[in-house]
Amino acid sequence: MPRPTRVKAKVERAAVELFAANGVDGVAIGEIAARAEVSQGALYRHYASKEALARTLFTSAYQRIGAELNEISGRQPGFAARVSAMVAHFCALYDADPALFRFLLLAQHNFLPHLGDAPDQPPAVIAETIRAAINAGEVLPINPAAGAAVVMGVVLQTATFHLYGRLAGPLAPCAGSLARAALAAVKALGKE
Amino acid sequence: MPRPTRVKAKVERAAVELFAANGVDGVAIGEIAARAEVSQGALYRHYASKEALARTLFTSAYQRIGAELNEISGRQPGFAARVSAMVAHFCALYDADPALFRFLLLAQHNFLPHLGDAPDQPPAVIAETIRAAINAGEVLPINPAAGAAVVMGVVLQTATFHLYGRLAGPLAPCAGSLARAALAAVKALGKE
Amino acid sequence: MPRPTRVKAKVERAAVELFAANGVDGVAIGEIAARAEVSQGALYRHYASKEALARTLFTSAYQRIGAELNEISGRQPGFAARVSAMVAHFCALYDADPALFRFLLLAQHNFLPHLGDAPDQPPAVIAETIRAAINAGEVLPINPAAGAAVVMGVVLQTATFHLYGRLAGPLAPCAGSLARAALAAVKALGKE
Amino acid sequence: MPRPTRVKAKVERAAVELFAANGVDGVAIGEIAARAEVSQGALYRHYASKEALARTLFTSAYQRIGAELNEISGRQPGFAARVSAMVAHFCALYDADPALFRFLLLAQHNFLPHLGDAPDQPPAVIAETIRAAINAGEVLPINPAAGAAVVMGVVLQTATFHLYGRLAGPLAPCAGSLARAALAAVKALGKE
DNA sequence: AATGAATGAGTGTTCATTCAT
DNA sequence: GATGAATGAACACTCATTCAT
Repeated sequence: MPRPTRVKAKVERAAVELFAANGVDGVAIGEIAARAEVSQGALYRHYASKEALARTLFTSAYQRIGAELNEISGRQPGFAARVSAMVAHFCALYDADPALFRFLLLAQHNFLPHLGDAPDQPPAVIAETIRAAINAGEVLPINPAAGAAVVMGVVLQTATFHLYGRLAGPLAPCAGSLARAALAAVKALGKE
Repeated sequence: MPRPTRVKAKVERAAVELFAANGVDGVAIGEIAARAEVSQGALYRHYASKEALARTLFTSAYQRIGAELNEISGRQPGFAARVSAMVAHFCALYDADPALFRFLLLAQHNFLPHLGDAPDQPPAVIAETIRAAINAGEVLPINPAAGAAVVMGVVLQTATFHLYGRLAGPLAPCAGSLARAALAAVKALGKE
Repeated sequence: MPRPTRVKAKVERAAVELFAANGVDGVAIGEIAARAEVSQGALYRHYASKEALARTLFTSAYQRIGAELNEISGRQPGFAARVSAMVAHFCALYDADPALFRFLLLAQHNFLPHLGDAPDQPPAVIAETIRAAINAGEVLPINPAAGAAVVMGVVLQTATFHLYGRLAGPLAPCAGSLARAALAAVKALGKE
Repeated sequence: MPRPTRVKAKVERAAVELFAANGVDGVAIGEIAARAEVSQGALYRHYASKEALARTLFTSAYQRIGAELNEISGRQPGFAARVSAMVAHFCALYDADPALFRFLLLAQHNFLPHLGDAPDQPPAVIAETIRAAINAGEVLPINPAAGAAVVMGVVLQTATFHLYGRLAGPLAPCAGSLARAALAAVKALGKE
């Protein structure tokens, strides 16, 4: 079935770009169909509703990133290397597809409230990495979720500044400093 | 003008709460009017459109916070104290009005792209604080905007985790650790 | 409030005529609005949905007719007079507003299944009249509902034949024969 | 042609049941195809459109019943026997296939207006029986169509009451009383 | 100045029908 | 002949905005 695949892929690409540019509510289903060169009706063969399309896009990207982080983190020897690799991955993702990144940042407020907790979500993966580091004595005891928040905050807010023009150039070259910043922030959280 | 003020205040409160809960596009003007106990028509005497209402709410809160940060930062002697005070202020704002905070976090993607740069915006205020610290030799030379990003990231992502259930309890007690984390992150940015 | 009344009245007239001519599903909300010289949106101030409009039209006419039959029947001295008066009323209703009659005949299949039993519905009113006649010894003991069915059948099927061209001319002149037929049918039901 | 026949039979059965339950407009072609275990496309090989399917179902059942009534009526010696046999046939049809009966009752309003007059339609068959009885002096002179209306009304409204819960149990046992009622009604029509 | 009914353009969604495979 | 994905027109319904009262 070569067609359906192309349809889904084209729709998803069009939807991510338009959602990123205008927000989920700012995009009409007809615009997505037009950009994907597909009829409106065809879209409903693959997604039950516009909301389901957006949710699927969000959730699958969110969990795919979580899985990638998990795999990347697992490949590294110690906490510093793990954080560095994960931060670098975020930077690479942003550079490769800023539209998807912006979509994830804005759509999180629609979908995170209704998304149950799962171990393959980025925050959980990072928190788990921190938990392991605490157990290994590499990090002082802290709430792993709080640690995950500062790691993600360092990189996501940097991406946000980039999106809205406060920073320029690709993110990958900054991956090293961001990793150091994230690492230092996590370690500082537990002091005193 | 005692009346209009009360009307505006009630409308703004209602709008912030509803926007925070449902997103700007998820709220009908009639719902705001109903919650504010005002007629729909009256609302248009104060705001030209729903979008203007949302933008006004966002922009005024955004710039008010910037001004507060500026004042707070200016009162503190050194860089560490300044960052601590600003982080503590963010925490206090979140605890005092999580709805407003959530509104700002989600509406930034609507309004930041069309908001010019101004020195009274939080990123600019924090960047300016960092610039001063660099000049004073308290921080290694870095891009001040990048430093502002990690400071804001530490606190805003923590607030986001709180909003979506990954962290619990008020933020104020965490202000100290968050400040240390933010400070450490900024200092680490410039290493190497 | 002179306006809303006019709006509702105009909408109801337009809806009955269009529904009678094309069936409920054969009429677009815009056609009703256009014929009523009202905007589509205004229609939704008075009826929650197209289905609610149709149901309201059906139910209110159905129960109004039931109430009229009840009043008319109560005014007559004996069973024969009561049936005659009710049959004559049906004929008068048909002649006065064939569109409403056709609407009721076709829409009954949509709404009767979901309409609870109530004493002010035509079948119940006629059945009650028959029950009283049985108690008074004017009619042999039969199931009152079965009696109501033949009375209504005589007149409604005659109306149906009229609607679809098998009978012509006003129904009122036939009221006498129809009443005799209905009466004879009810009495024959109980024989043997 | 063993296959097409089976396909048509399955489609017709599915369509009658769904149309009876939800009305013609309340059923999607895909639902019929699914229930008949046939593809949507295959359906269009046998019927030009959904409307053509519904019309075919209606018209063929309507005329088949007319033909059956004609045959049944012709076999009986006098008017009373003929009416009794026809009424009994209606009752048997209802008991055998209430879904088809309901479909005919509701779909008549769609299709009778566009169905030309033909001698094999139930009203024409019954009217012809009445005309013969008038000629034989068994019934006073009346409009045969008016007589057919009361005969059909007695039985169809009884079936309608049954469909919507006002009467219970099979109709066949009532065939005798219904026939007496129909006969009495026809005779009474001509009195005075 | 306030009200809230009216407007009407815009939206998501459905579904009868077609047609490439 | 059969399939079911694709089409696209049509629809019910919403809602920001206006304006007569």
